[in-house]
Amino acid sequence: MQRRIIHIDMDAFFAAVEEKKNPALIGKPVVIGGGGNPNKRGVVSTANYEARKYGIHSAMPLRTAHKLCPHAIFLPVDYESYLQTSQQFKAVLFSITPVMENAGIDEAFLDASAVPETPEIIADKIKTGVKEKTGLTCSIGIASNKLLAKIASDMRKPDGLTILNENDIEDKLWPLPIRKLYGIGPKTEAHLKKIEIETIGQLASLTLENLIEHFGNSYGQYLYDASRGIDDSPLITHWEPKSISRETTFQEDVKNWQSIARTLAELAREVVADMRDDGYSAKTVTIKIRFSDFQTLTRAKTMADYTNSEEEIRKAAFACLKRIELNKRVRLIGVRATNLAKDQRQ
DNA sequence: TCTGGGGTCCTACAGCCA
DNA sequence: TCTGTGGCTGTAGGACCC
Repeated sequence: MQRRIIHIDMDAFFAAVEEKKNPALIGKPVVIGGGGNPNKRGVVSTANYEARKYGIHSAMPLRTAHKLCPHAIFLPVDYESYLQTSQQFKAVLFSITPVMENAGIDEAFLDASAVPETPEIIADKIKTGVKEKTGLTCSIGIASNKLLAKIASDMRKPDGLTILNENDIEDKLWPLPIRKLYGIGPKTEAHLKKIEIETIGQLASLTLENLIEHFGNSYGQYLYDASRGIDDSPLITHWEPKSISRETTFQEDVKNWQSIARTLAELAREVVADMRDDGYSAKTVTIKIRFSDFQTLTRAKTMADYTNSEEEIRKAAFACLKRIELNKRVRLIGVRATNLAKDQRQ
């Protein structure tokens, strides 16, 4: 049976929440990221549409954004308030149908196959409800699967609605650049461009054998299906974490072992606090070190038993640290707990 | 000169064991 | 007893997502 999947994406979410908190920001370029200081290390989380006119976009270093638009307003990420607004927005979606997948703080999928109204009426209900509860706008994509619904929601922004049907694949999917396909990042884009594949349609012209040759079995098959708009993946309505981690980038690269050790101990403490808050123990601890030249190493240690003891996690992290030669300045350090088990509690 | 933080999934390889 | 094979687990790294 044909499914009806809806993807909802909040427009410039972090910036929109900030503008709602402080309407004086409306109409001015606003950039949210890091600690809100454009002279320090950090990247752009969200830029509002005014700031985007200057070429500022997500993941851009704050210092670069500052150069592009020195008079932009730079704000720190206020995760708590975005989370609050996110919960209001998700509650509206949940009232349409409980078959909902969270896809980050500012987006979600709904499976509305069993909802009797037309797609247009459902979309209108969502937009009106979200506007009422949060004061914000969202863009909506509707299609027969998650892959197409997500591409659709990106086609008209902000405050858009796009419905993609099976027979729109050739006209609307195939002319798009490959980068618009979920799962194609900068590396795969570069690889495909080298073999003169620039659009999703051109990607769809490659044989399965050809794609597997270039990208391996699993990813080759994925690209073959995705370029044809095929996606049978179900909505994930319940989710358990597979890892809990903390990492930090130093404001300036460090050589001093003591400050690296102090930071590692602090990160281990934070990871344990998060594990305990969420009721998990872990069996494997992995540390990550990134040097000033961006070389990144990981070292892992699996313990005999599951634990949420701060001492044991810290000891495992330090055992990993011992195995790395610190002969360059360190830019970033991180601690990750994996191999998780839910604690038995009543 | 610049490149965050918190995640997931995949691949390749090595060691162990039946 | 030796050799080969295949599954499983742990480790390391890479690509991608929001």
